[in-house]
Amino acid sequence: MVKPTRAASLDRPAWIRGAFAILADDGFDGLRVEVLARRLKVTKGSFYWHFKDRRDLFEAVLAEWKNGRIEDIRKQTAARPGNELAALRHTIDVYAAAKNRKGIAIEAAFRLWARQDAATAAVVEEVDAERLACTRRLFLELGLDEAEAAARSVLLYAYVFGFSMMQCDRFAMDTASVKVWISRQIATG
Amino acid sequence: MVKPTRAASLDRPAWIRGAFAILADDGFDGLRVEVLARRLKVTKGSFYWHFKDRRDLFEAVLAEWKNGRIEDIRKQTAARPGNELAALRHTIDVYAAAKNRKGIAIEAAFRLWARQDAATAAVVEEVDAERLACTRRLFLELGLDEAEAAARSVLLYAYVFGFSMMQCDRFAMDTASVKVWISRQIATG
DNA sequence: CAGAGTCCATACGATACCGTATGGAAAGCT
DNA sequence: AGCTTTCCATACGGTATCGTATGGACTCTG
Repeated sequence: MVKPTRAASLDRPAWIRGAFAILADDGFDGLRVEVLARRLKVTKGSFYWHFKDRRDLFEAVLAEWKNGRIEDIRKQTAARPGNELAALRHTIDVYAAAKNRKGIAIEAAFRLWARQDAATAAVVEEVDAERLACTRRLFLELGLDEAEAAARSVLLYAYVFGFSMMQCDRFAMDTASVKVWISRQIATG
Repeated sequence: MVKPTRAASLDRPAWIRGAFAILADDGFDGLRVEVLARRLKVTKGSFYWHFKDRRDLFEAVLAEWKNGRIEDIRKQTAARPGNELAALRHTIDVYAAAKNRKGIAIEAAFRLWARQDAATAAVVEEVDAERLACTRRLFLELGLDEAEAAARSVLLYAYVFGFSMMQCDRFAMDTASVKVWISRQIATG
């Protein structure tokens, strides 16, 4: 077995990172082997050395996304006992932030792709279930009963997801105070 | 000027209807001139008679979507004085229903496309603004102040949008009662 | 019926992409 | 040094799609 030590060589993670960049900009439609190769300043001869085919890249990207999203929601919802309410509001703030435009596009792209691909649909379901479970746990630890904890976690997730997909620049309102009002409506002290 | 009266001929509306069907199934990626022509049992020679190019079809589809969505939200939120609360809950029920899977895919497809096309982004903004304005009006007529009416309308829209994008089959919960709880949380009597 | 207008089929060149085959340069191993 | 492995470039055949050019069938009109 030989250890690859060459410095400038592209490995699978590098290709996957490039794939995410394209995914965010152009969606799955733009995620093409030759386009990605051009972006990485190599030819597709390199791609087919690291990946069996385009599908192989898709599956790697999907797995990476799944792990990243699950890790992220667990980190964001981590709370020491007694800090559950603050953790909930922190989670709402982070996920409803307008800053992660790229993440939003990727979310939408995966969900559209999931309509045509069962494996992708399964991963999306898994990520959604984990996100709901994480926030529901916080609500339960706040003392809410099962039904209300489930309902609030669904509302929280649907809100942050839906808000990020909205284009409400034209809607006259004080966005900051609206966000605060909603956050308190979902996570009540 | 000659009136076209031929029965079996395809007109622009027929092409646009076909385009929506493909859009719902395969997204913008699948909306190809030749694919659409095959679906309509003609060749693309017909397409290029009715449309200048693919972009022309896109713009027609976009305009049709805009008009349809604005008409729909106005119809769903219509309420005689005194019935505003019922109208709000009706709106939530309708838009959070799982039945319109096709509509959801089209919504997501337009929003992804809007990231790359300014004209599409403008239309999406317009539709979102109209939807928010319709529900805000109902909240205002219920007697809420401007700030709360704006906040509740944003929460309402984000919720129904986000919920429709979620894949929460794996999340153990009583979906029906969760929906009822959320509906009452957003539209309080 | 003759001409004009409508709607569509066919054929074409051009582009973009997929996946494979093959060769070559650079580095490690013996 | 000679051999092997790693990583990538180049070239190729095949497919899908775009937009255009052209002709033909059909319908309406005068």
